[in-house]
This record gives sequence, C-alpha cells and structure tokens, in this order.
Amino acid sequence: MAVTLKDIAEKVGVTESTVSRVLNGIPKASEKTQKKIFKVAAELGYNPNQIARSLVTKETKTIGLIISDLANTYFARVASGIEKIASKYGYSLVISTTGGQENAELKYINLLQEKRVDGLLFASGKMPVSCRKLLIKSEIPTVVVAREVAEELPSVHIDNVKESYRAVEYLIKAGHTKIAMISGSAVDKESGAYRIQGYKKALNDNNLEIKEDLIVEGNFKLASGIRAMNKLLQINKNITAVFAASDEMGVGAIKAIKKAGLKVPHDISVIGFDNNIISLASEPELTTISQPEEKLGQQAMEMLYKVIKEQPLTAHKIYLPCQLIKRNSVQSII
Amino acid sequence: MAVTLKDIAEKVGVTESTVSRVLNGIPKASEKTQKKIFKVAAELGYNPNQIARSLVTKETKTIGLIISDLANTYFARVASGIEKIASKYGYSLVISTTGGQENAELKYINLLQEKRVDGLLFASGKMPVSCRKLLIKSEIPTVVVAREVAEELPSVHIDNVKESYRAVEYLIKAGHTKIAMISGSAVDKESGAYRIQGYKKALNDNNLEIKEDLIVEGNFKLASGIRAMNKLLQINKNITAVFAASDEMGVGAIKAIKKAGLKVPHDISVIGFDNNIISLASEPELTTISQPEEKLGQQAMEMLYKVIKEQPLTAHKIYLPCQLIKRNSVQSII
DNA sequence: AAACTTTAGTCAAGCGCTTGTCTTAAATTA
DNA sequence: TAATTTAAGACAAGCGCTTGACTAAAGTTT
Repeated sequence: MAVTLKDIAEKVGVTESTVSRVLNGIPKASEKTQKKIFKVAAELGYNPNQIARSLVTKETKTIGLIISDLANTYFARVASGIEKIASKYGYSLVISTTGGQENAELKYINLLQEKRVDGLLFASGKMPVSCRKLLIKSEIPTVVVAREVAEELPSVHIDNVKESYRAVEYLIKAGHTKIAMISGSAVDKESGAYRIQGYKKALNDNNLEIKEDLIVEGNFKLASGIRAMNKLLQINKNITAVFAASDEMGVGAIKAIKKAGLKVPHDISVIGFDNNIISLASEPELTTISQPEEKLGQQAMEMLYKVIKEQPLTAHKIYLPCQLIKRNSVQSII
Repeated sequence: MAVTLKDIAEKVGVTESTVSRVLNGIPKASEKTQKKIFKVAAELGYNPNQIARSLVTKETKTIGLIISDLANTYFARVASGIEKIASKYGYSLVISTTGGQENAELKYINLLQEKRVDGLLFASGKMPVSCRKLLIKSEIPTVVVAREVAEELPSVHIDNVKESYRAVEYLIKAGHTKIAMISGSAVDKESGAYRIQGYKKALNDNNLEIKEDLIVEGNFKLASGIRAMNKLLQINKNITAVFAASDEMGVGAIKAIKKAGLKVPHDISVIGFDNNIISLASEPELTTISQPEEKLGQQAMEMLYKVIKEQPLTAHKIYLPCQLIKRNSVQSII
C-alpha cells in the first residue's frame, strides 16, 4: 500500500515524529538527517495522507460550495471566481449543486459538515430559514454569495434594485416614457423581485405611471423572452422601450420585435441585464448591465477566508457595483 | 466541541463500537438500545466525522475533477454532468481548475492524491506525458473526458474528426465547393487540430482541393471569428461557405460578413460547432454541430464509477455522437 | 440436562498523522 | 572545570472512527 511516515522513519532510522517535523519544515534535526529523510521520502514516493493529518489538525483545507446550477453561465462564473481565490489560499473546493431545492441544500450542508470543510459558500436559491438555522448551528464559517437574503450571515452581492434602477433610468433619460419590463420569476426576495422593484422605483421617481400589465414574467431564458415580448406586442400600448431582467430575455425580445416587423432600436429600444456573451451576438448588440460574476465569487471567498481566520461572525454585507454597457439596442428619442 | 461516538456511548451506557454499528445499520443491538442510541444521537446533534471514518475505511466518497476552466460554458456543462452522476452515487466533487497549465495539472493531481480521492476525472488541456505517468503511478482510478489523448487511460469524448467531417460534408452536399475554415488553435492532438483534419478529409473525399490559405486560425472566441472572417474576405477566392470550429467564431464570422455588406446565407453560408446558446441569438440563427457536454460528463462519471468498483484498468475509449442542428445560416446552392 | 446457537454486546487494535513532553549528548558559558 | 543551555531526537498520547475477535447470558435442540 501507500508509503507512510513510518516506512520512511524505519528506513532512515529515526522516529515518525522526526520525519513528520522535518517534512513539515520544523527544524528539529541535523542537516544530515534532514537530507536523508527527504531523499528517502522521494525514493519511496511518499505522498502525505491529508486525511490523517486533518484528523489531528482539525483542518481540511477544503471549502464547500453549495450552488444552484453549474451549467448556468452565471453561477459557473461565480464558481470560477471562488475557485481562483480558494486555490490562492491553498483551499480545495468541493461543489454541490442543488437546483435551488431546499431539501438538497439541507442535505449538502449536512454532508459538507460531515466532511469537515473549513468553510462554506452558499450560492443557491433564496436561502430558506431551515438552511440558515442549520448553518448557524453547525458553526461552519459561511458566506452567502449572489443572493439577496442573508440576514445573520455575511454576504456579497450586487444591488439588484439599484442596478435595475440604473438601467431603467438610462431609458428614461433617453426620452422613453412607455417602458415595459420582462421580468424573471418574481419570487419574494430573489433577484427577479428586486429587479422589478428597481424598475418601479425608477418610473416612480420620474413621475411615470406604473402599469402592471406592462410587466410580463419570463424565466430568464431566451425563449421566455420571445414569448413575453409577443405578449407585450399584443397588449401594445405604444411602448417604446423594454427592460429585460436578463440578456437572454433581452435577445429574445429583440428577436420577437424584429419578427413582428419592427426595428430595434428604431421602433423599440431594449436593455438587458448580465452582459452575457449572447448580448454581443444579437443584432443589434444589446445594451446591458454588466454583472461582476467572477469578482462576486472572488470577494466572497476572500471574505470567507477572513471569517475562517478571524471568526468575526458579523453579518457583514458587501455590494459590488455593476456597469452599464452601452451598445446599439437603445435609441434616444429626444 | 463536536459530539462524538464516545459522547453518545457514555450517555447511553454502551461502548463506542455498539453505537457505531447501530448508527451504521449493523444489527447488533436490541430494539431498545437502538432506539436509545438514535434518540441520544439526535438530541446531541451528532454529525459523524467523515474524516475519521475515511482514515479507517480508506474511502473518502470524493472524486477529484481537474478541469481547464469553469467559466467556459463547455467545461461548466461537462462539470455539471459529472456532478449529477457523482452525487447519484454518493460522491462529492472537488474541482481544481488549471487553465490547461501543465504544472498546475501536476500540482493538483498530487493534491488530490493527498486528499485520497477515490477517483479522478481529467478534463483539462491536452494531457502531457508527465501527467499520465503521475496518474498511472498514483494508482488512482482515472478517466479522461473531453480530450482526445488518453492512451493508457479510459476516456470518453466526441470524435472531432468525424463530426467536423459531417459539418463540412453538409456544406458540400448543399453544393458548396469553395469552403473556408476558421479553426481553433491547432495544437497537436487537441480538438482544434482534429477539426481541421475532419475538414480536410471531407474536402478530400469529395475531390475538392485543399487550400491552406482558406484555413485561418482563431482562438474559439467571438472576436477571433470576426478577425478571421475579415481576413478571409480579403483573400476572397469566391468562397461560398465557411466552417467555424466553434459557434462563437461562427457568429463572429456572420457579423463580419454582414458588416462587409454581404448576406448570410445568401452570399456566404456559415456552419458552427458546439450548439452554444449564442447560436440562437445570432441573425440568422447558426446551423451547427451540437455537442453532448452534459452527457460527456455523465458518461465519464459512470465509467469512473465502474473503474472504482471493479478496477479494470483497461484503456477503454468511448465516443459520444454529436448532432447536426439545421438552422438558417446555410443555404443550398444547387 | 448437556451441548450448541444466537443475541447483545465488550474489548482492543489500528488507520496515519501531529505535538507536547522528556532525554541525552554536545556546545556554550561563567 | 562545573554548570547551563541548546540541539537532535525519542516517546507516547490522541484525533474519531471501524472492525475482528472475544464473552456472557439467553434460547434452542436433541
């Protein structure tokens, strides 16, 4: 089987503890023995058993990531950002995907606790109370990323209200007054809901009337954008602009508008959200709000590292700014 | 600190071994004690220490994934497929990203070995000899996914030559004879190179001349597709179709063609590769070869599971078929 | 009733490391 | 030169669990 400290110790003629210390760079041996130990270790192809080490040190150098869906570009990028920083600090990442299902989330929190991860990152759906309780009880350092609700937990995210506000305000400043919205699923306290909130606030602050039938719900996907836009086109209240809560839906909207024989942005302007690569593929290219997914992940991991090292269980929140990317799908009408 | 078997044992009045057996469902206790043990375990909020268990069972229920880049849709989907099946079999996934760097790959193979993962999935760049050696020496069950080179190791991938051949053949059957190619980076034995091979073979088998200057290299990204197409347009040998080795480049090509005042597919037909969501966003929608990324991941994990359970170190290879997705970017000219 | 099985446990070793304490010989100091 | 410090290492316990071997009492068989 695998070679152990004992094997090295015997071959060199010292005890395990000496070998352990030397291999860990604790200076407790003569140059000679050190050399010998390193040499024998290399000869034997020694590969330390991190499991055994973890058992005594109570550190696994592993952090758990509970995430909704890896196949989703957005989450994949967040994960990517997390992984980079984790790796920088010498941590491995174990990833569990939940599809946003509460029971899966619960299950994985438990599992990761059994694995004794040093910390936990939560980037799944809206965090249910049950999860929060379990997390807090487990005492695992945790930070929540990319989700709005995290009362007792430190978290990093974007300000969906503010960023949506910015998108809609941009439309308003371009002279639009009949602005529709294609929202994502508007579940309470999730990004979809906050984006609607931002839309309404922008209208309100600019003395524009909020018409509920101009808000039609999609599911963030392209096809749903097409459907939603078609519905909007039927209602037709002379809208001149639409704010889509995702780029996929934005592109869908553009396609629907064009199919209806109208022109973007000449007849209707469209603005999206995410700055997905898809926004560059559409014709015209989609003006959008760019989210800092990678940075979100990086910041979250940096934060988690601090929590692990210093244990300040403060429910600290940080917001990362987005950027308005102007392209060709919005036209000024003043 | 955390509650252990010992704590439960003491409170119930039995030994640790009894508690362990009961909690693991090994029937070695009376109904009464069993009930009591479960009750006390729940009361105390017992959460088994998988580290300690792993130390003795030599199983971590963890598999390692070495992958090139999570932010890349393609790999993210492969990873997603892997995760699903891993989870089905009760394994966790620890992910390391390498950016295709050989030293990073080596480093992570070592790291994952230290963590005593039960198996390893390799989905990084072209696998260097050094990695293969290390992997084989480590004796960790390994399967390679989404990469063409894996001589001594079991692997699952698509047949890039064949699928590219199919794309080009489709163009030829539509009457095209002047077909250009926008290739990905053509590093030896990587997908980019194989796709070129498929392109050439298709031309060859159909008695069409291969002109090296009609193959221009991109890097799989959208912007490189635009650049490449512009170059092609300059050369201008009356090409009527182009095969792009990725959808991003395909969409880039379409944009370039349109910008040059020509029409797709009226003047030039374009076919892509991947079936990325981007292919649906472009105008016209891009005809392409659809890769089964998720399935690739799933199959690889299924395969790994078998290897772990049965240890047949056979260098088994499996190829998953792709699909030609016909949309509107290719026109028949006969 | 003696011999054998079962049941319900106990006991102890061991997985591969780390780490605090102790020991001995050499090096330094007064 | 005797006393003290330091260097180089040995010793042993322990992390939390699993598991094979053993035991004592109860139940079953003939």
